[in-house]
Amino acid sequence: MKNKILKPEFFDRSAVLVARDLLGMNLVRIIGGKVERWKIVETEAYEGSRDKASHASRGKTARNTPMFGEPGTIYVYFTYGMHWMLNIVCGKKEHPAAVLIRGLEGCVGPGRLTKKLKIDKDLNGKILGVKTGLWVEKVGDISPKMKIGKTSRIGVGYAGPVWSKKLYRFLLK
DNA sequence: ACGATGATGAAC
DNA sequence: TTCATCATCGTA
Repeated sequence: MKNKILKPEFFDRSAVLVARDLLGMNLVRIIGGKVERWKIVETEAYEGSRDKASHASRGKTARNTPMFGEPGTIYVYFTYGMHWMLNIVCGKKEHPAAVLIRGLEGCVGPGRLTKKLKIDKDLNGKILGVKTGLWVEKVGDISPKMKIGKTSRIGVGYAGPVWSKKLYRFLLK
């Protein structure tokens, strides 16, 4: 079975569902004319403005504006003075939800994978696709029985007891 | 186990 | 103006 490039419509739904479904799929990046494929093994969902752990919880700002864009928009932000974080926007325009890509097979850590794939603010606000040089492919032989782990999200204690305990982090075992 | 890194936004 | 943050690496 051939690999299939995900269309923006795939992301037009709950970030929690998208985060889970992205596990096992390939993140594809064109670097210097070469195509690299990495299996996604860890994600986190940030669901809407009600989610206190999300950058969008306090409304639209200069930084988080891409979160309010069309589904399939790439949201890349810089944090801790060192690291770029890669997120894919979910849900309808003006609904600020996104999935943070935290780990790829052989490259765990959200800051590490962006460095490895040369992802930075140049991609911020663009739409996933071949033209952009970054997209996601559904893998043909993906197993419906693969084991998915769910935990609370990393580093979001500031979000309070309710939102910091949501099982919005997904791992492929 | 802790400090450096140093953009962005909120709290004061 | 000061502080904390959807981390990571180097040093102890």
